[in-house]
Amino acid sequence: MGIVERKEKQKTEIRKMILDASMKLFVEEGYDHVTIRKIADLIEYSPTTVYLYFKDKDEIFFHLHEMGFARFMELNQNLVGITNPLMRLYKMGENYLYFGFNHPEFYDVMFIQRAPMQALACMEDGHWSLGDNALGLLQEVLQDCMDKGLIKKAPVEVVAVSIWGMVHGLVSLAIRDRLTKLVPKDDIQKVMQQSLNWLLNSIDKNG
Amino acid sequence: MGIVERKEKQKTEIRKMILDASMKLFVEEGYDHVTIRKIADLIEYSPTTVYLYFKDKDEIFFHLHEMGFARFMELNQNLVGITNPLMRLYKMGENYLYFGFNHPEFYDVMFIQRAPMQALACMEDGHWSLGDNALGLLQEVLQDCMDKGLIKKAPVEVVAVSIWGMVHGLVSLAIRDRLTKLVPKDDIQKVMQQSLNWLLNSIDKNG
DNA sequence: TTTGGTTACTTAACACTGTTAAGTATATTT
DNA sequence: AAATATACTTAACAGTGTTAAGTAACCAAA
Repeated sequence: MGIVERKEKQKTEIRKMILDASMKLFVEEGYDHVTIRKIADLIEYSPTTVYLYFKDKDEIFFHLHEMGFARFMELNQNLVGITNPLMRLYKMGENYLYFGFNHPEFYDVMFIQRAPMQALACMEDGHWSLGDNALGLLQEVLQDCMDKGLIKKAPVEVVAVSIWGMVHGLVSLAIRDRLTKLVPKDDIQKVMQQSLNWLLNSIDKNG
Repeated sequence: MGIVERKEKQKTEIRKMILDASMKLFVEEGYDHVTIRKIADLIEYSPTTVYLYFKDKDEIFFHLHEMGFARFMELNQNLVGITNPLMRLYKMGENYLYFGFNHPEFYDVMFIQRAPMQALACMEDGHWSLGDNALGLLQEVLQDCMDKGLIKKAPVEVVAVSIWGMVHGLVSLAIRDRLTKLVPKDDIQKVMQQSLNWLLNSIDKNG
């Protein structure tokens, strides 16, 4: 079945071309400028061809959302070697704030835009594994902190959601321009850092 | 100048009609369904007439955003009489979570959508007084808590942004469907409440 | 009272958007 | 060689925000 294989390969190649083009538009021009027609122009096919490879635009955004998570995971490589769970927790928070503030478009599609979640809802296994795994990592490190008596004991799910809530809140307020009027733009990253410090200090047993 | 006055009055009347129509569409059909043509249909004028009263669509969303703040202020009437600053702080958080979760469309335009802020940026006094005042109230109550030795001392701006960040983070994760896969929908409000409890307990001196 | 100009509004269009029905070649199979 | 399946395109639908140009109605001065 060499012919069938070659055809399959071609199909995934065009799929890749579409995603690459979407990505290019996304990082260079932003979310709003990713349009089916522009994607089609870039890959030199007609707009309708895109629909032969993806159900709709939301499905493309779902893949951009996945690529965002991949980038975030890359950044988190700097966690290896940090064995102290409290240090690790701190670095995780720092990474999150850094990523969100410096890659606002990716952050947007990962945690704010509705499109990727709508695509997910239309899928067979509608499970948000990426977000789920990320939260799982946070819960692990928190459990570790509690086990070693570094932070006050509390239900991990609650603490995890609270901390995630805070860092997400800070990033999303920042990138949707709700802080720029209150905090000079150059200070925002500093303020977010201070917030993280304050929170982790508040729960530190030896704080 | 009776004529001029009457004309002015008519002008503000049509402005009000436009905003009322926008509001109706907004609450009944949601953000995406507020279109210039639908507004025009409702007030029985042509679409272009809308542009004689508002610069663009963003400016209309800015007013919807303002109306959202007005509703939120109404809800906060239940704060009068709560003199204990820690109780007050708790109730403020509870109100915020309640409002966000039960009026997701308003919350969206107040704290997530870019449109109102873009309109604000194009205005003479580009100051976000509504958000500013709201944060001011939070800072006041926090200062009060610190003065009375109810919570650990820390820079109020930092603590205020942190708490706002957390409640905003929880609400926006919830209404943009990032929690629905992790937490059963009926439990989300409970989890948010628990997060708030956890945070305020963590900073409570007598906790 | 007639002319001229302002004001309020509309028509028609531009340049887009996501999406789909129907048509056309090309390639594969019978 | 004829029939079928594959891959792609053309043309269109139904919408979007926005603007240039045109039209009636009203108001003030000649």
